[in-house]
Amino acid sequence: MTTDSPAGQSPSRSKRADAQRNRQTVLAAAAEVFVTSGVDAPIRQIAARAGVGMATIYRHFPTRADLVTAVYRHQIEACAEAGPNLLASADSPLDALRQWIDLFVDFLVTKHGLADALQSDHDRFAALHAYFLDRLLPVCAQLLDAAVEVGDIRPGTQPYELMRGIGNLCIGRDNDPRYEPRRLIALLLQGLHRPHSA
Amino acid sequence: MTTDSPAGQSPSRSKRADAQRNRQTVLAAAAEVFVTSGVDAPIRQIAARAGVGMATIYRHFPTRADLVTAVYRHQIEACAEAGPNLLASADSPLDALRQWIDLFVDFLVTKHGLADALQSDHDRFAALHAYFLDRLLPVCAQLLDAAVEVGDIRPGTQPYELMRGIGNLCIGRDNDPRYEPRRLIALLLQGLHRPHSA
DNA sequence: AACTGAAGCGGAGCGCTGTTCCGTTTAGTA
DNA sequence: TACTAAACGGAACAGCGCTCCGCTTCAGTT
Repeated sequence: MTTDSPAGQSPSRSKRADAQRNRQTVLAAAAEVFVTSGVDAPIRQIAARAGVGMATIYRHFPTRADLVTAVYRHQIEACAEAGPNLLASADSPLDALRQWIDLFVDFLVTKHGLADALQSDHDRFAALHAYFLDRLLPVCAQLLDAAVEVGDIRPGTQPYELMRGIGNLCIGRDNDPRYEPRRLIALLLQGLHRPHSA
Repeated sequence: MTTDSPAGQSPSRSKRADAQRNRQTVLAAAAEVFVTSGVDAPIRQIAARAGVGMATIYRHFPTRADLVTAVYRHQIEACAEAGPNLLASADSPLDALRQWIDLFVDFLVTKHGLADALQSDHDRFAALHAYFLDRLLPVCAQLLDAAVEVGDIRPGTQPYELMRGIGNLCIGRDNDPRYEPRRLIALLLQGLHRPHSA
């Protein structure tokens, strides 16, 4: 990929050095705050942590989605890039899909409130939602197609619906032993599955 | 059931007539506002619609969850009571479960933002969450058990997990043609299903 | 019917958010 | 060093939840 194309992120398009420094400072602070207070943490808190004014954050990241996107960009990329690799290394396309979904779920559940924000605060996080889709949807589609191709799963499932469903299942308070998203996702995949002899 | 036991609701425990009248006025106003602005509508808006002060609402419904619970109480009850009936009238326990889930989903998706609130704003809506569980979990468990009993579905699925999963799948902007919760829920049930010959 | 205590009421007020605006500071250039 | 435009900080405004308190109205009593 190029150093940057969608939403503003790389250190490229900026003249002054202090601005770039501040950008990094804010990113680091946001990453820390997100861990403890979730992606809905008050801007003031992030600004304080970074030692900058609020306007500085808004200047670099006009919407909250831009900030969140920038913070998690690398991990989303990694997830996207893992798709093809898994397809090559796994025993079967279905296995690759399973492992990839596992990665995706890992990412979501370790980010306090990310899944919630993605679907519940749809409007405010529209840009983030779009970025997720841009990067991950094609990967999911590729895995899905491959699994259909070899007859592992039934055709007809839309990648968008599947991804959003998985995302939705990851919503909710963490650490509730009575609710384990992976169990339901496994059930979903089970429903997708079609024995070779059918 | 008794006229009231959990959170304050019936017109019983109040001496003054105007208080009871206001309670009903607020309930009606809230119901209307919820339709257009969702269950997260500003209290001020509901108060304005009802022609009362905000404190009146807080006095009758200390938490937002209490208000939402009161507004939807009848429908939740209806859903709960439908369970046993379906079990008696449907072709099979699995069919009963399917139809009941359909009712539940109907209820959720027609209430703008209800599913979102239930899981995302878990803390603020804790009381509502609890009420849902109290009334619907036993019903779901009964249907699930019956279906397992006759061998329609595999054992081991926890009612809580299933209900919450279904609720989660119903989260999100309505009217997105690319995402239809029922399709995924059907997939989930498919995964639960066990052919008679297994 | 008039009286009265308390139940009930309304909305101003506080605290916490997001977001903007503008006077001030600072980096880069000449 | 002087200058200019980019970048900055935080005060300020708006919208929200929730509470507090002085005022109103009901219901029972005489």
